[in-house]
Amino acid sequence: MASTSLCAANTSASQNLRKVSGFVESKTTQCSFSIESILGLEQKKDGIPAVKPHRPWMDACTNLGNNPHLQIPVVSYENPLFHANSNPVQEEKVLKCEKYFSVTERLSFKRELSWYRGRRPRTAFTRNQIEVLENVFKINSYPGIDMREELARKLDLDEDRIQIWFQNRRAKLKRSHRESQFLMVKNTFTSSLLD
Amino acid sequence: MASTSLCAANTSASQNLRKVSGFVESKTTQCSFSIESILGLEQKKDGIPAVKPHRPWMDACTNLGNNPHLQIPVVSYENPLFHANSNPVQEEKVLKCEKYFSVTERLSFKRELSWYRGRRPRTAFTRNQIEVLENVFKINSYPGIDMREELARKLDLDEDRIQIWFQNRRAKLKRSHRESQFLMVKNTFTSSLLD
DNA sequence: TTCTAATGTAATGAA
DNA sequence: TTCATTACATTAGT
Repeated sequence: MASTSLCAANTSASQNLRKVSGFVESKTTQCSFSIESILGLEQKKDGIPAVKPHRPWMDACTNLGNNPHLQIPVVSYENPLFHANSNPVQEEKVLKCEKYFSVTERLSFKRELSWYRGRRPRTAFTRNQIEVLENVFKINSYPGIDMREELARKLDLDEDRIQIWFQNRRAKLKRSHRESQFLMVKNTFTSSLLD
Repeated sequence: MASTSLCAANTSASQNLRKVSGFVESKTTQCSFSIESILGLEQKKDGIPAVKPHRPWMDACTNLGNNPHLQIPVVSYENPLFHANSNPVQEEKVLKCEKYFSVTERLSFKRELSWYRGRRPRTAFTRNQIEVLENVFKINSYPGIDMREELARKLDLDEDRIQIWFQNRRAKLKRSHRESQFLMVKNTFTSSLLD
């Protein structure tokens, strides 16, 4: 496929575009599968998060805004779903959509959109940073703010990154505990069956 | 495949365990260690990832471990065969193996190897499964747990496989967005050069 | 080779 | 804070 090979050749450039908000293709809704029954089950979440998240790492975009070649392209979302509450003119279309899409679904579309726009670029820790963090974790898996700050200074990272790292690390430890416990229980169970 | 069905059997139990709170790690509440002292013991003595990966489909080993026919062969990684795709130097030896082993044999050998190395055997979705998943994806690319479970039931797949499929499918969609956007930007750029 | 299933983990938001 | 879920980067099977 032509576009594919072009893409492969342009990978590194494409990487640079990663932070640029993508646009969303119009999705055709025809479906031979009887999904209605499945979609009917999805009545879980409600409420729209009204608070704008804090995204300091996106400031760069607003700073270099005057160079047309560096500007983030303004994306037109042809799909009416994506105007959910930003464009009053499209509101009618959105209402029509309710026939076809549940609140949850439209919410998830919106969530997708916001993710396209505003997720923090994934931090890639260096081997040394990981090593230090792991060593600290062995001794104290709940470092207080002072130690986090100190680690941040020494490792040249945001304190926020440190905090998130410890959160994820604790989750990982806990997961592994749960799993070994699960295996233990299961093995006990099965071996008791063999008696 | 045997391992697949076994895994499916374990899924629901694993799901239930997911919500059970694991046991609490011992928290060293106050830390008398300075970072220096912690950093000081940075003599990479361990290097061993203490956390076990999550491999429910490998439970068969622990359960059926006493059946010699089902036991995992203890593989010595010194065997050049086991470096087949990771070590290009050994590639030649592998090619020589063609005289002695049929394609099928080497295939199952490879499968066994990857299984032993701890990676889940790659799931081959049927055409029908893909079709249904694609149809659902068109309407909702973020199916909640209920829909995933229902899909899993209807398609006779693990719920985990469904989730992973949607993750990968979203990544694919996003990638294609990035690529077409890149092309757009590039075209804009080059045509602006022609002015 | 390309495509994509699987993995590990950083990031996010709800509870 | 935990927890579930997500995106993202990467590995590896077909």
